[in-house]
Amino acid sequence: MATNVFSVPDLLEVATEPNRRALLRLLAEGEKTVTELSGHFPVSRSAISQHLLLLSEVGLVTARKDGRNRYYRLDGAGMVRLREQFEAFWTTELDLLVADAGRLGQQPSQGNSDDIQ
Amino acid sequence: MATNVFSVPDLLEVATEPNRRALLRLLAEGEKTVTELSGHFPVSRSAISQHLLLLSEVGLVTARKDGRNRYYRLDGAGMVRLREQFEAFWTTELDLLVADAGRLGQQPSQGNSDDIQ
DNA sequence: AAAATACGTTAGTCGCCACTAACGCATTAA
DNA sequence: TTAATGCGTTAGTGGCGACTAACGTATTTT
Repeated sequence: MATNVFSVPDLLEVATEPNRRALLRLLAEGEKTVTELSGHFPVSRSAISQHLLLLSEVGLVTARKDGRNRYYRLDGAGMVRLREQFEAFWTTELDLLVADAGRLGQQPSQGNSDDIQ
Repeated sequence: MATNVFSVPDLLEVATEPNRRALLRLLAEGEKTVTELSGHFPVSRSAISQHLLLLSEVGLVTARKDGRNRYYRLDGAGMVRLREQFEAFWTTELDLLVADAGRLGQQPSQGNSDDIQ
């Protein structure tokens, strides 16, 4: 990977993995325990726990301990940073490109047609 | 990965890898050859070629052959689908959550503070 | 109290993904 | 034409990431 030791964690990469993406959406409803969350997935509690650990390492979620449960919830600040990273990727050029494609249902730039594959 | 054989390719996952993300942004400027593109990266031409192949498999780019060059460019329709996948993830709840965090610089829901780790 | 149950994390495995190395092919140079 | 150069892709490898299995700990039950 390109996530080197001392580089800023790539929130987009972390957040994009399908299970983690689903976790974030579930946590948008409010804080939940590992077991509650893992009920929504085909994989084990352990797998979910590790996804949550990773999400917490990059600051997208935080945890609160209560009895023998661990309640996870979104970290607003981290989610803002995630949004910013996405906006930084989706620049004006890409917006224009998508807008064009939406209007024309076609390639944006020069309409060459001798494509291969 | 979770990209199984007969499932719809996960555009977000494919597009999020840092090198591929950069490739898409470079291609937003217009079509380019593999060698041109790989000049912007520390990795080999081969690596870039494979990233481009993957991007074309999921429909985010297309290729045009000219002489011994291969010109890659963005596929507008695919980029629209990418945008849609992102919007589908970033639902209203997350938007509200981020808005709250932006205003308060804090957690959106109940302000519990006995966090751990 | 001990035993049983439930919660979450750590230990260890396997497969895949990104990468370099080796290659085929096209074009140019001699 | 043959050799040399440049383009892009395939072959093969290493490491990391997602997963299950085993574990430690906390709580309940008897």
